[in-house]
Amino acid sequence: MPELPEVETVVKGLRPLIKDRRVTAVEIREKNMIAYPENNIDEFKESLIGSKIEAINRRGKYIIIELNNEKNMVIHLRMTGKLLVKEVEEFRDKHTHVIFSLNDGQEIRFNNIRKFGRVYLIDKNHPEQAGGLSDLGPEPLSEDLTLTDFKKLFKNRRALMKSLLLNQHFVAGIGNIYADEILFLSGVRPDRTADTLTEDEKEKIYHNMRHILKKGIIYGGTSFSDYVNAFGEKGSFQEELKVHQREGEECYSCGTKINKIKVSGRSTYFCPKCQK
DNA sequence: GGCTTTGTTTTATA
DNA sequence: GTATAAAACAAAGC
Repeated sequence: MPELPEVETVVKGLRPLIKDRRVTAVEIREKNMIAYPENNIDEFKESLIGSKIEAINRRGKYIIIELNNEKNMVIHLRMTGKLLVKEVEEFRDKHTHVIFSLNDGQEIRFNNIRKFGRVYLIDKNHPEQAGGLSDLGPEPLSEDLTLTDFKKLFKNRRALMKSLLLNQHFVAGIGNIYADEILFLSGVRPDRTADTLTEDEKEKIYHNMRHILKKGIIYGGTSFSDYVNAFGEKGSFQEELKVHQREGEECYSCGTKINKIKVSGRSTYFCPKCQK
């Protein structure tokens, strides 16, 4: 599932392929994919067609494509979304729901097996038009987020640690896979409440969060089933996971069998011996 | 055809 | 107002 490292990998792949290209046509096969402007497909198309793509960036799990007009196109992949750049003549599979034609004979395809992904075409100065984009927590990999800043985020927090890491208001971009891995590396049980963490444990979470997200990017993200980058290639971080999706297998550190529980309704994996 | 899946949004509650 | 948990929702695949 696309989390920060996967979205970052998509953005990095997309950037050289589509920057400075112009959009020549937009085909919307599944209207529900367009979340903003609501019920106004014509306005969506009109703002896009003829515009030039100036920049491609990421904020949390959102992809932000800046156009040379007053609009940004914002895309969220949710569970099974893919953004692929293909030549026009290449085979389009049945889950291709929105197609952006470019002036170089290629097209950007928004592909969604489960149709959970969303596209927003918003005013540059109105991020709130793109769902939760406007009130995300800090970027976990930002140079600006120091250990001191991170510790301050714990003020008044008492949620379960797994829930807190998944909360996009706390920090932006962490999902189910990386939350489990960060907590394992930090030796903290996912069902510990945030107000019981020691200063040392907060520091471990800070460093492991940054370490594991960077490592995920280096490996091109985690591909269990659907995730691929802009070229359609899988990542390899699934081979590096220490606890996620390893129920019943032996912990690499102590040999204890990895447990699977539900936290906040999400599948959660941890080592009952290594994590306190 | 019920269950599972995740990320986000909504609703209820302390 | 703020934080949180629970529920709802999206829809396909098995």
